[in-house]
Amino acid sequence: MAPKVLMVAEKPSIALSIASVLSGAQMSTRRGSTEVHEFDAMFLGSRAHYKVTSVIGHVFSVDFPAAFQDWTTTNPSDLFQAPILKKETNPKAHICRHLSQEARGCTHLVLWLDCDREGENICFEVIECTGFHTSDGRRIYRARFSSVTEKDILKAMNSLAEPNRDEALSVDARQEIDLKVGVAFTRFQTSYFNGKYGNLDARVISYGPCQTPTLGFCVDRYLQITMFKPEKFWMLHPYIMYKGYELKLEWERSRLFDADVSAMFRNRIIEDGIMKVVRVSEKLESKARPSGLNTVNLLKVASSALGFGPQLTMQLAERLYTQGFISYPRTESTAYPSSFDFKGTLGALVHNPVFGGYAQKLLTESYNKPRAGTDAGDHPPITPMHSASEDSLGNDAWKLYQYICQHFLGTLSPDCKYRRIKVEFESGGEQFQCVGQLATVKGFTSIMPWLAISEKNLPEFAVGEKIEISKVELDEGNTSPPDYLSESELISLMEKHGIGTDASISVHINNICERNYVQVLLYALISNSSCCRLSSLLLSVMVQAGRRLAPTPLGISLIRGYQCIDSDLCLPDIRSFIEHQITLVAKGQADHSMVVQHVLEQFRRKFSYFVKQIDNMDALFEAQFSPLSDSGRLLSKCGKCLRYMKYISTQPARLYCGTCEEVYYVPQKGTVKLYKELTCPLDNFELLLCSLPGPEGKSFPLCPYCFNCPPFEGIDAFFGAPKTGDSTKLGKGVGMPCFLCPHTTCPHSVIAQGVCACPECSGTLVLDPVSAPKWRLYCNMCNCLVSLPEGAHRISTTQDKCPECDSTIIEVDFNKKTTPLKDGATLHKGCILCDELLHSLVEMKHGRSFSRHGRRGRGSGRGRGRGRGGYRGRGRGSNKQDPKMSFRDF
DNA sequence: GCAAGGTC
Repeated sequence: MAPKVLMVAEKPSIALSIASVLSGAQMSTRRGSTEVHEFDAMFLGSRAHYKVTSVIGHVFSVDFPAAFQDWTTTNPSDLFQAPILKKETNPKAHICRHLSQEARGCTHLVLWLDCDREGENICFEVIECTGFHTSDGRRIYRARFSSVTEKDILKAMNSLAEPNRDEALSVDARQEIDLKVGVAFTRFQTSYFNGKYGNLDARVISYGPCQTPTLGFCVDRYLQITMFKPEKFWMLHPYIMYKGYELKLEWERSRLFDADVSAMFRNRIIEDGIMKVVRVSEKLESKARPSGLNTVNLLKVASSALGFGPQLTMQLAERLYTQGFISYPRTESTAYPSSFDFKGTLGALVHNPVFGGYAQKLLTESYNKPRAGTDAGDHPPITPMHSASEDSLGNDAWKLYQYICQHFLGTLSPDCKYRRIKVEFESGGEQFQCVGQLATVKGFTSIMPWLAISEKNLPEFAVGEKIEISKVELDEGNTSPPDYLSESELISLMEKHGIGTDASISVHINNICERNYVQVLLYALISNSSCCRLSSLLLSVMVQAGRRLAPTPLGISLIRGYQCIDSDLCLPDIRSFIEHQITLVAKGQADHSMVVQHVLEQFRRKFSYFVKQIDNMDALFEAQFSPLSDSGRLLSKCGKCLRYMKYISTQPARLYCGTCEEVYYVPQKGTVKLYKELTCPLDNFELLLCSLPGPEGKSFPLCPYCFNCPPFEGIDAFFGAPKTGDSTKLGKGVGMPCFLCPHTTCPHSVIAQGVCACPECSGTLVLDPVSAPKWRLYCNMCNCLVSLPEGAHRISTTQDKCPECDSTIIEVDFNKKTTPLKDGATLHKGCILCDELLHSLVEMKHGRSFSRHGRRGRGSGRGRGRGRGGYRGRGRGSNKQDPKMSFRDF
């Protein structure tokens, strides 16, 4: 039987390329979770049937088991020893099922994942999904390729190897370390500070070995600025008039910090009165054309010249890529493969209305190969693939595309050549100079005009000439602090220190912005280039805004806090330390679990020390933020002390009881207000009415205490919880509103307010108590919405049930003028499913159908009463005093 | 509500 070969790539585009090459473009393609390309060709000397498909990045990601997901009952320090599990990154994509199905009947598996550690790790994810075992006679091969070209693909096919388990394990190690360290610190500091201050305005106060050093760079610069002490300085500038030019000469000493000494030199020059030409030199200089464009450089230019943040830039680039206008935008490489088809790429641009002429000129007058760059073995530099116009792309995407084209054309253009003339003078024993520049070959700067050299003409001087000084200026200045860190500088720092990757740098920067640790300041930039012969469109690219990152009080307090307690925590070395440790695993020099244990133990000690020393960070917060007791407005009464609690509206929204010193989180979306001063029969807390945003937002009552500490077990879907039915995932702000409460006599519970089963899911349709006059039912689990007769004075549930379908009988008090009842009667009782009148008046707003078919009971009896109590609050544990440890000790 | 890494 002919062998069947399954090949798996990291993304659909690579699967397509591989299949095209190996089949000679003679393949059939069918849809699946990802596309599958099939064809027959030779494999290891015999005729074989091929299936080529792909994953979409990692198939799995790590997380904690359900038992460790509850913030209130899990001590963060226990996370270091907690088990972890791998779950599908995107369950909806069904990648695992897809691979398993495609692998059925296959005798050989060839892994075409990207050739880096992450790719090696994904190899083993794929192996797991396919169920291939080396023991069952089926063979597993690893294809190693450095680019997705025909030559490299064929070369890889002829030298199939084995996947590298050590490299894959090093990624497993990083995942576990990042997860445990990040989540432990994040949960601890979030709970600590949000439980103490009311105006942090931060839903989560996160920590991570990439994001925190990223923030650290921004705060470092901020601290430099605040510590800066300006100094006065003086600069001597003599002027001469010569052959019609007025020239301002530069002093060799540049500037002096002493007023008297500067004045003395000034007097000497004035006394001399003559400038003597001592040397005239001319040099031919050159400014090199760029090498290929990689992601980091694209992000930097986009931020400093286009005013686009990294997040936006990557979104735009992704779109340009999927539409076929540019090549793959996530790459470290600045070198093109030797086989790259520059002619073809230029050819693709010749009809472009903006660049066509320039591209044509390069084609006809010959082009230079791009300057050598670095080949990271991933993807070629970012290159235009297709011509596009502004109309077809939209403004922002066009600006980015335009830059990518300009850069590409620049790489193929000649270097810029210019003459640099330096004239040196002497007067009063002091040296001066002036410099002129003249371009001889503009080269790439004619397509990238913002990089052009500034030209300056000088008259011809002869050595020994003496020229009268027309005036002498002594300019006074102040040294000035640096500006806030520009995003472009930050990207350079991250790259230099190995913080993040080409694909994740933008995510880390976006994180520290979204979490309110830094604020983006937009600076207008004016291009100083006026020598552009091309359309003004090109020039306008560079006249946008630059972005700088100013840390917020929260960001500053965090970093200064780490610096007080353990500066390792916010230094970039923390990433290199982890990288160094896992590299030992990747190289097979250390055992995976030993390394993980060792690194986690160090971080556990650091964590423990941090917890003990948190007062030092807290002192900074105290100086900056208001305690909960001073925040918010009085809203509702606490059931324990019967005093009013304060509602704090900044994120995360919560109630604070100053007497009990307790915090109760409320739903984070929508608004809350007091609900008719009604109280919960279980705990005496006053009920709140929460209204979700939007015209069709639900309104529902909730008890603050029950919402945070649900009193009944077995509630199968907490409000706001993921729909995966993971009922133990019960973080703060994810709890039990009254519409999920199975209390049998409380008038607000699902027992009293529930009407019938939801036709869409396993939930219950509940009467919205404040929806008049547009009365409606909504599902307590999904977004199903049913409108009831409009304009009724009152609609309420009764204690009666429909004998036919077990739904709750409702009572409607119609408006006198619009009542559909005979003889102007207004009161009507019935089942909304079985009563013909009522059923004809209800309407399904969201959901497919609404009828008696397929309905169930209203789900009573769910949940069982349980006493209050149990574990509350975060245990601090009884850790021994652990010394702070430095990585450098290991 | 948490990390960082793939990719869409």
